[in-house]
Amino acid sequence: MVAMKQARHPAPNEITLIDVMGALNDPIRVGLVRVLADDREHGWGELRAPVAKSTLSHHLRVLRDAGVTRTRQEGTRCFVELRRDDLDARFPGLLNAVLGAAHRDDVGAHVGLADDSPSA
Amino acid sequence: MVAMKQARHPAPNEITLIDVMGALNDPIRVGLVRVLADDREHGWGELRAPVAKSTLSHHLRVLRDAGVTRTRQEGTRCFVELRRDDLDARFPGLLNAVLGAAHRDDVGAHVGLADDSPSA
DNA sequence: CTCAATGTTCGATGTTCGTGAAACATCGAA
DNA sequence: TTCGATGTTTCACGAACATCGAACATTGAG
Repeated sequence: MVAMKQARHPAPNEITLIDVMGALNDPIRVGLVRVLADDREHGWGELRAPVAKSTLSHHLRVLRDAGVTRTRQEGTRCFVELRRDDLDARFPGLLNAVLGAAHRDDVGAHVGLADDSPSA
Repeated sequence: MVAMKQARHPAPNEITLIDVMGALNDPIRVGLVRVLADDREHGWGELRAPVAKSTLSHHLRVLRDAGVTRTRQEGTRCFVELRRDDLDARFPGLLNAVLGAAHRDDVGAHVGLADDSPSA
């Protein structure tokens, strides 16, 4: 369902290092984080990843459960954004270090935004 | 064998972000990294972790294969140390961010050094 | 109401991972 | 050489994970 009762996001202090490391231990999820690094909210539909719909849904769920992203529903559509502030507050420097490293190695390069995306 | 022909460590530029994230995606391995964060070489024997010998050997292998640590053999004993310089050069800030986060949450607290360790 | 769009959840499948016991290899000492 | 200490490797097993297709639920439009 596009609208579960309410996806539960971990509180800032419930975010654990191991969970974050686990969430960022997959090229596709790192790619998603890179896309979200513009600190803007993006709709599912804009996201382009070389996996099935259900798999993408799964990855987005892992990121959300780990506290890396926040999900919002509007009607039948969902939007994601990076929880940069919460992550920075809890693990200073971690997100930037990962983003920098991911950029250098071009991790998750196959993940991106649709051509007609408002951010493209 | 205490002395394999020569453990192959990845070259600095062969270290990948995903491998490092994967290596640091386990409390015991994070604990080991914390112990090694004093930038000194430690013998296997000093290491205390709540796992079997073979499991510890496995974890140290994962860390080595990921390029996080370096292993050296002297006679029948092995020594490990953090590859801090290589990691910092390749992924600036990542190691420090992880160490800081691990310290805050006390990740890998059950890993330590023997009481009679020269560093204890 | 009926349809189409958008995600989620549910198997099912194959892979990777953490773990320990046991067997093995190497080195140093007696 | 025989023994003990120190690690490594192999094997087996259960758990966790990535992936996909199909069925399902919810919402918005016609």
